[in-house]
Amino acid sequence: MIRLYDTMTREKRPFVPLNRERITMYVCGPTVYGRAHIGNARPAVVFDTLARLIRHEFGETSLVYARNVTDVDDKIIASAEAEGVEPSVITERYERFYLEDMGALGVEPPTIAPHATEAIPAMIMMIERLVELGHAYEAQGHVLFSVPSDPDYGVLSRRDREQMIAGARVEVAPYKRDPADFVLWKPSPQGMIGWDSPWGRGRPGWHIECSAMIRAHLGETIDIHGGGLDLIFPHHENEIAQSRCAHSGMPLARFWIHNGFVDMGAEKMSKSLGNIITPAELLAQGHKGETLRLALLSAHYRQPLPWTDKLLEQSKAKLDGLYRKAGDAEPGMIDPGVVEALRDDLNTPLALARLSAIDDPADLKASARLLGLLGHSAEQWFQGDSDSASIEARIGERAAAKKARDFATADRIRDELRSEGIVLEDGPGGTTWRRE
RNA sequence: GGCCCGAUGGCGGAGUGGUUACGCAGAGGACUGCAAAUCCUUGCACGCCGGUUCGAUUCCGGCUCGGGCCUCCA
Repeated sequence: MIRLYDTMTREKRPFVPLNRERITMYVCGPTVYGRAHIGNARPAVVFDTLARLIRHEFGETSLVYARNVTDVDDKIIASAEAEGVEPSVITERYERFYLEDMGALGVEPPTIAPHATEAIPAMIMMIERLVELGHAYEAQGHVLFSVPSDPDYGVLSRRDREQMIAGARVEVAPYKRDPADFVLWKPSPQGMIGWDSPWGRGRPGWHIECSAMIRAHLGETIDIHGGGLDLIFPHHENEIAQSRCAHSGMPLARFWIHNGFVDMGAEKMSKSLGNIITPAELLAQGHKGETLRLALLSAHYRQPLPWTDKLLEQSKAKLDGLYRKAGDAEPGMIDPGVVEALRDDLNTPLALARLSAIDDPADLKASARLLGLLGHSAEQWFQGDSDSASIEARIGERAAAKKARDFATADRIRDELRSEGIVLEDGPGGTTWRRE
């Protein structure tokens, strides 16, 4: 029995899917206008791990996991204009980078990756329905969702309209009937990306994309909706309003799961604060993707995760130890303690602790794979793409020197290799080596 | 101002009404020509003030500090 913390009810509840042969999970994916940073990688890794757990519990084919790609957006348009290219050039480039970066972190591709630009008819259909039902209205080429038309608006973020208005720090567009109303469709001038619609040529607002894609690919009510904490308001609140109003009050999601932030110093890592670090940079510095994954799983997913060099060192050291123990064993049995930890609201730190207690190399490997770890051979992990022939030749020279008890020469060779990042280990069966 | 979250040893980080995980780093020992790796041993913590309780790090209240959201955001 998996238990998950639901942001809607603010409590941990048993996860019982609507249909255990077709469990549906939707996670807000990237807006592809820039390289993903570590903070963006956290939900990808967290929900990848949740997907692995669900498949372990309910069967390989039980889960339909959708992670969208937002490929129409004002920031994309701005980037495209800045580079003098079509938006698709930007979106294709950064989607490719995203998949590469997440792949390096051991994130498996989701079951489906719906693109906003491919779901425009579904969005138009949903907006039309909302207009018909009086939940949306057209104004100066825009279509806006009428927040006062939804008495339940605010349930997820627990704020009422008074509060929202009191705290509103946005300038209210003159065509809005209510300050809280948000855009479903906005006009696109000639020359800008756009689609024909009943309200003229335009493009969708951000929130409607997810509602329409969920409806089109997964249905009216899904089991799990995930994303970062900062999406609770307004994004997920707006999704809920749109979908519920368009679907006769059917709830959009049965579990709302939100991951905490990756922090730099005391603040969250974010592009607008300019304190980001990307997997691509870390990989280029020689860190391994698996180290980054372990680092991201080292705190519970709802807790903030401080990102430091020390965290990376510790993660690397821990992985070295796990690879040493697992060796080249074929995966055996998954340890029940690891599964039990994950079933408890995806308690990855506890699962990692249980992993350390597994003595059998085969079981360690199988259990680690549930977390997306230890997917390489020990040789790949420790030696990578090194020039092994030359290294082994020098180890041979050192062995000869050792045999002649010429320790000065032997140590010189060892020090030389050491300065190249190669560490030697003399064991009963001879000398082995690894990249530091 | 409103809503929400957090505070655990040198670092990371679970968890629990009563002997407080685990990892990394450190110290000592074994092993080694010396190392590395490994094994053994080991030191180190629950923000502050009240309350409930036989007993609170754990429950309740207040406080302090930190963070997040309040229509760019994972």
